[in-house]
Amino acid sequence: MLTGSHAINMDAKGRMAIPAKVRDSLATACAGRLVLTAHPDERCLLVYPEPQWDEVLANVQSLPNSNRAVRRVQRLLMGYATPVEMDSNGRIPVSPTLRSYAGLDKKLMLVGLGDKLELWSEDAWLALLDEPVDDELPDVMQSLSF
Amino acid sequence: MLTGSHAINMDAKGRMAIPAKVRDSLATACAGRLVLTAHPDERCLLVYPEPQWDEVLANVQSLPNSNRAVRRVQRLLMGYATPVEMDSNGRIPVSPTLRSYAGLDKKLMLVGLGDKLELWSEDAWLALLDEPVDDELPDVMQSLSF
DNA sequence: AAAAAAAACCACTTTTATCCACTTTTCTCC
DNA sequence: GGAGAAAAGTGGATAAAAGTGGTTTTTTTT
Repeated sequence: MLTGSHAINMDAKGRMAIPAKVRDSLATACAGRLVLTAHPDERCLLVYPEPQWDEVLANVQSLPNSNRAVRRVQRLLMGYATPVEMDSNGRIPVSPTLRSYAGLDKKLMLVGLGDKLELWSEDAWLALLDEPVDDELPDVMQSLSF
Repeated sequence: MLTGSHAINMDAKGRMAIPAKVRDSLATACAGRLVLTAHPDERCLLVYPEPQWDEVLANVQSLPNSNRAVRRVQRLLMGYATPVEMDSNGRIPVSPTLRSYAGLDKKLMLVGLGDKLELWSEDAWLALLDEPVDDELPDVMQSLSF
């Protein structure tokens, strides 16, 4: 289970170190084999263990691409998908294209979301936290207590 | 049953000592295994005994994440969830990201709320006490006497 | 074939975890 | 109510792990 948020720095070569705790979870989930791609709804990246990505990919590919919104999602998810592997120090490279999409520079936030992770620029993440929520809540959530 | 509020100091390394009385309750509730996470509606932290957290997690994970408000709650609850264990002196470490979210520095308030605890910076807690409540009360609460 | 880019490797610095010792508070018994 | 003892809380030291930066080698491209 991938949870927790981690502040990370990206170095000048575009490498970022996966925090040791996350690394441990990933070792069991996918032997360190990851896929990075673009989040279709937000300017952040998605980090999938390879098996989870394979499922997502299968679903996305099977969508009817006569629909414009579908084509957009396919372009982003499939078009940005990049397999990566960790080096001997537990770091992965983030390509310039991906960095550009999510506006990543030095300071990053890596956020565990159960079966996957999201990678944000720190600025974008902090902005998200302060953002007011004006969407109507689904019924299932009205009754949620935590 | 977790009740009562406790003023606590966090040391320079980000460790905080769980008060002995709370520690006793937690020992029976979860053998000292806790999960810290962000409160989605307030800038404070939630402290769950692990079994209670598992229930919340199951509910949150099953929400439909096509909704923006749902994604936000998932990002906060799951994204900040961090399992911690007490050291030999009954202290737990609070990670920099969690401290930052709740604005925790030295002086903290730990508040028992039945099945879980809330952790506030003392300043934020005192501000909350002075805050006027202008929300309309849900029906179930209209009839509550105390 | 040369240059540039990417990957692998190596060494150092910083952080984190664990353990131990001391101080302060609280309870108990006189 | 006070003294002593025990428990709780606090601070610090040390060892291990994690993170960071740089260098070299390999591959790819022009």
